[in-house]
Amino acid sequence: MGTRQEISELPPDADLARADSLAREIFSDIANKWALLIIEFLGQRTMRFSELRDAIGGISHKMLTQNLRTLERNGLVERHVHATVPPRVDYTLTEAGQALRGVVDGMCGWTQHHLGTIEACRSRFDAS
Amino acid sequence: MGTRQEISELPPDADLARADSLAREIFSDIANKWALLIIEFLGQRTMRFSELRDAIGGISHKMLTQNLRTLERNGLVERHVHATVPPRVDYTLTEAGQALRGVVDGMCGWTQHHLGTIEACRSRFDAS
DNA sequence: CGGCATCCTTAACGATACTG
DNA sequence: CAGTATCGTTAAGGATGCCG
Repeated sequence: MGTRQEISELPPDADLARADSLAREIFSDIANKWALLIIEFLGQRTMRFSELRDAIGGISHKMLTQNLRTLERNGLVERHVHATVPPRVDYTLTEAGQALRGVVDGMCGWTQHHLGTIEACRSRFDAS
Repeated sequence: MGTRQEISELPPDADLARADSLAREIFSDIANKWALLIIEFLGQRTMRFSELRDAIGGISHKMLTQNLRTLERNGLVERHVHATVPPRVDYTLTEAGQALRGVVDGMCGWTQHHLGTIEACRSRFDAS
């Protein structure tokens, strides 16, 4: 038989593969424009749906709900519904969301810091 | 006249708006699954096209070239063509790319660290 | 081997309208 | 106000083939 079964305490290949595909799945969920912008803006403070929509700008109603659901499913965002009329829904980052926020801040900072360089690179690239 | 012209040293609204839309554009270029995975794998070492393709896994020929061109245009990746036969093309992260790599590492680390929590959140969410 | 172009399929997205 | 559903459009993405 294969040598791998000898150390039964370690997860078998099947489990490693599953964890890997899960990691990829999660990575795909968060590594997209809208999800990261939501994280970034919600990181500043709790916001209701329409506030967030206006803060981000350029995101459609549908995209916002859709991405918020995905983030909620992954435990990055908490949804609080107030039983008022008109209804009010607040969104907050969870602890995990806040942790990710640090990373997203880094991305935004990187973008700001390299704006000029990138613009120059683009001009050079587009010229040729 | 408007009050804004009085302080001519500061960039006018038009310039701020342009810088903002440029930042958004760049953010969209890098805030996507494939671009970030390329950054992550190229961060480990210089690779040729096919190596990178195999390392990432699940990315099509077309997506890889397309994203590499975008990254090259933004000055994150350098493309080195060797005049050999068969041809060989190496890709390397630039300084700016390496800087971004730190951020992407953070994202990958975050994903690994929260794998369990997220899986639990998903089960709970999907149950309801 | 790597790049580009083409076609085709699918999924993302926006707009609209209706419900609680 | 926020959410869901539907429809139509557009763009992303995969497969193939040909060129350097």
